[in-house]
Amino acid sequence: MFALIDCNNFYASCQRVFRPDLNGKPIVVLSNNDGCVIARSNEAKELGIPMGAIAHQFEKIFEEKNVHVFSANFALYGDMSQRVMEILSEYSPEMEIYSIDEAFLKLDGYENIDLQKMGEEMQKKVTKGTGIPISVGIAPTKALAKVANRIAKKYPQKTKSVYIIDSEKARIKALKWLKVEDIWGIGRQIAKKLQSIEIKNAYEFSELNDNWVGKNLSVVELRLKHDLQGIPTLDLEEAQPKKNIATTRSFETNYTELKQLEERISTFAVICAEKLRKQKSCCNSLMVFIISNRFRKDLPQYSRNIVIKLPYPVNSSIELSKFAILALSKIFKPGYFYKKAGVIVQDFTDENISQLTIFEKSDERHAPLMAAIDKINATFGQQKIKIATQDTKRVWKMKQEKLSPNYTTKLSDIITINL
DNA sequence: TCTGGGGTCCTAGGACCC
DNA sequence: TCTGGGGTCCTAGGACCC
Repeated sequence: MFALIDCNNFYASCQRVFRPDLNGKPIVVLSNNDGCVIARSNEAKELGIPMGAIAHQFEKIFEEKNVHVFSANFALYGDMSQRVMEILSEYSPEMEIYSIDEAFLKLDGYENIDLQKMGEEMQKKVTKGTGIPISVGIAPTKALAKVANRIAKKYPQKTKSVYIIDSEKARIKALKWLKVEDIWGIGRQIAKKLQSIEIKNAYEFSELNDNWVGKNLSVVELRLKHDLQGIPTLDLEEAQPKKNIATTRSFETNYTELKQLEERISTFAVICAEKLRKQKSCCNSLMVFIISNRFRKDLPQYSRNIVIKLPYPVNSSIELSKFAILALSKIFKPGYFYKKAGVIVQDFTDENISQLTIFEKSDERHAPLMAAIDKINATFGQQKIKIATQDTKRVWKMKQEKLSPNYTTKLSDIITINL
């Protein structure tokens, strides 16, 4: 059996842990730049605030209904996630952390265990240890565990937030309940295709002919179909080093000058280089893109990206920044209002593999320098040491007007308890 | 004025090989 | 009039996820 554990309204719940006065009250969490809603508490959902709601359009509702608004605080969410995962890992040696707020557990040899009880215990332990509420779905395959989890989340009272699919009858009932567009792995496009041939729920999808699915959809959907039939097809996946690393941001205002973009691109490249060093990779190729403000229909639009092959594997911030700025210079055009840019590194090699490049090599002095910078930044805070193409005066990165304290990762932000 | 960010996998088609 | 067959590798774009 597989269990899928999913934190309820994770970002909103993280905020609430340290603000118990907000229990039962509507909370929303905004994206970077306080742009749109990316998480909602149940109370906020009930007010009809949709996912992705544009913040400024909902300002009035936030005020009228006393919605508590938070800027995204990913340092807090990342740390809370680790705490949740650590508790969950006690329940099985085989765990896949699927996302910041979800994990699959493989339950082999649990035949004589009362899974309902175990799920409820899991929940108590996570709530006691972190304050985060979770839902648990248990079933013979990953895709079915996803379905079970959805039922647990939808009917918390009836299921005590734990739902188990352990019989053919339960499987069919669950699949008939699940709309085709809500199946894990079926997105908008494929849902449309399926609806056009009168497939309305997950059960009807699971009963489709294998050939038809393989031919008209793809092997991805075919695997999913088998998994939903109860034939274990998707297994736990081991954590792999990343194959791409991206750092992209919208700007708080429109940029028009090359200099401004150079500073941003340089900073993005530095962050990519840090992430590369963290997983001990070098990149051999890099992409830079710039996009004008596509929401301003009244302004001329321009967007372009460029991929450049690097002459040797790179994970030095200085070198990556240099190449990224070079790439930018090839695509920048004056006269446009730029709103977003990014750096994506790809085509990785292990940093320890010595290269066969004879003519060009990374500057050997950079590795110890980068190690020193990483150490200093780890001790004294992110971006304490910058390179000169970054804006050394810039301390803020974006609009974050409602940022909560970093309760768990910053000594000065730890809460005080008055006894 | 104001609209997020970071990933993975698969497929089709082109270039190239014998 | 008539123009093979079978591969591999790479990439861009599309689909999906959170």
